Amino acid sequence: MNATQLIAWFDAEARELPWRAPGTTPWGVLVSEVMLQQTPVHRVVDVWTEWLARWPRPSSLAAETPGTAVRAWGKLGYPRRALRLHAAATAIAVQHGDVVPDEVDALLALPGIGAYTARAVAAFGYGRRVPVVDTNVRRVLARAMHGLADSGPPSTSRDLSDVTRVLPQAQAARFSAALMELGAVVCTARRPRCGGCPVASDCAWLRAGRPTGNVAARPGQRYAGTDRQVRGLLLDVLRAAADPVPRARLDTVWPDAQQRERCLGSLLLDGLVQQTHDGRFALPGEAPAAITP
DNA sequence: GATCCGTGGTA
DNA sequence: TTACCAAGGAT
Repeated sequence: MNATQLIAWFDAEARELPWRAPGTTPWGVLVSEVMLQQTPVHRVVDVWTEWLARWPRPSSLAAETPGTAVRAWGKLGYPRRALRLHAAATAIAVQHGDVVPDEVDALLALPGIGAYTARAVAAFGYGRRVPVVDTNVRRVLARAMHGLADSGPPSTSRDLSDVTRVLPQAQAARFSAALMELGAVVCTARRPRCGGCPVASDCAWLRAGRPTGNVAARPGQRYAGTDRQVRGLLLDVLRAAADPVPRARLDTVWPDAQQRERCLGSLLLDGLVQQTHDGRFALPGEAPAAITP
């Protein structure tokens, strides 16, 4: 893995994403990384821009209700991320003087910040030399280092060890960003564009003739009819509503009453939904005082 | 380690 | 059209 070559390619070819602009704060980086968890870049751009304009510091988000964060999250998906980001903002404001921590361990202690995001914030927000491992990095290294078509199951310790082996002393954070970019736009899962790859001459997989991986074994994530879909439908009603909605309104989104109740119950347990005193439902913190009949 | 947690673009 | 899957985290 030729770090100089890869970084030069990144300098010339990197996409201009708003959170990569000069002057982006560590808070901006943190927000972008949480939004990008399992979510394509093109869907994040507008929401991130809106969030950073509206809440330029952790304390400005912390001043809002959790429900406001969930509403502003829109349809990015996995709305628990919005709740946890709000909680992380609160923790940063209260416990860290409104300054995003620059150490991995402190970042890991924040809600919604795991092994990837903690290192991404330390690296991209603060320029720290820490290994950053996401799905792109794992795939690129599986091919370039190990000659395999795809990465095996994730193993935090082994993956970190692999990345540490190739991480340069200088410009480590930029190297990691370049590695991720390479996986996102060149060394993709479906149809890798090896013709345009800046490190093709170093690639074990290319050298081996691009062998195919194990075709079998993939559970496949279905969506239609799952609790995730039903939870999404329920929450969509609450996001769109200016006021708490009666249960009857929620009953219209899905025919299976038992599944509906289970999903509503899980949303309440997750703190994504709150019930008012008069029995209606709203996003958390947005339910006004009970209106007595 | 396996499972659950949204959403929508793409081949 | 169906199936895959995109900068993960928590349990």
